[in-house]
Amino acid sequence: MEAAAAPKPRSAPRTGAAALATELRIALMRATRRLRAEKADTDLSDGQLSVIALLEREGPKTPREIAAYERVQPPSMTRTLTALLDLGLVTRTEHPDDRRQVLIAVTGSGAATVRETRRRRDAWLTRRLAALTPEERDVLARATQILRRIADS
Amino acid sequence: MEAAAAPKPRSAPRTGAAALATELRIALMRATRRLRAEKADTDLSDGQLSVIALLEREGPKTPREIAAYERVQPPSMTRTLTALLDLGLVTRTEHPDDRRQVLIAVTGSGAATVRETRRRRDAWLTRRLAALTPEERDVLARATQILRRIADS
DNA sequence: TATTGTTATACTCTATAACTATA
DNA sequence: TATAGTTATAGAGTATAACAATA
Repeated sequence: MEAAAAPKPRSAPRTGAAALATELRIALMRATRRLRAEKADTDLSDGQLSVIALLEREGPKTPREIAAYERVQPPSMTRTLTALLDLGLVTRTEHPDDRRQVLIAVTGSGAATVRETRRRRDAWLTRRLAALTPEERDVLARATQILRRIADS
Repeated sequence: MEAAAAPKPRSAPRTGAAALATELRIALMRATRRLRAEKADTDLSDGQLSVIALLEREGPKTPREIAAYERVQPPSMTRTLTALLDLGLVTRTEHPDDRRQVLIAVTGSGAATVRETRRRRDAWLTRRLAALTPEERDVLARATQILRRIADS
């Protein structure tokens, strides 16, 4: 970090929750972004990876369900699923009850990619954590529990 | 579900840094996902807001410095800066020593936008943080600094 | 008529390569 | 030659609107 002098020394800075929210949000976004860069040796995008991870975790779903979970519109999911189908990472079968719908399921190859990516991300983060002091790791461990509660609220 | 078991020497499977890595990774991803869902209504993109927030925080910088900080390529930053210039949120002046370079600085309007957008955009997280104890907020504040270092490594 | 999924089309963000102007 | 910034161009991801098939 270079020594860049702030133009306006904040005399009475925002304190408490509001100030922390900004800093924490940026840190979370940035750390997650860096973590996402660690993935299996594939050309899969975040969205594609997220989809097969969801299917590997929860089983087959319809495109609309997947789109809702991923918070994108159905046409966007169509595009993502087409790419995954071409890569052989998911399959597309008729819905047994409703012929308008289709069921998307992860393949063995897709599931393997998911597991490999998890392994790499854990490995990357483990290396970083190992370089910290025990006190710092303790801070992160406690922060983990707090973040979990916040995310579930 | 367990983390992907690596065939590597993981003699101490779920202790110390490795165990924390898995839990922290999940917590980070989940919290970030939840945070993105609460994205406030602003005309500025994530990248644009991040740039003026950086300039408001650390003072004028060259496009290349900003690009490096934001981890994008210079042409991408040119586009972002052009948009911010058109919006009157930043200024563009000659570098005093090197005429190849330019200095980008946030305007009063830009700084006001940063503060206002922070307030609205962080509302969700601020409410969650306000519900924590001071000790818990302190943990998150310290975790923020650690996460920043990790993300930059 | 309503719903599921897709296609058509456009916009945003990012990237690489090439160009200019300075050093 | 090397560096800073920009322009030209392309690719990926997302969105809305319109369409086909089915309920």
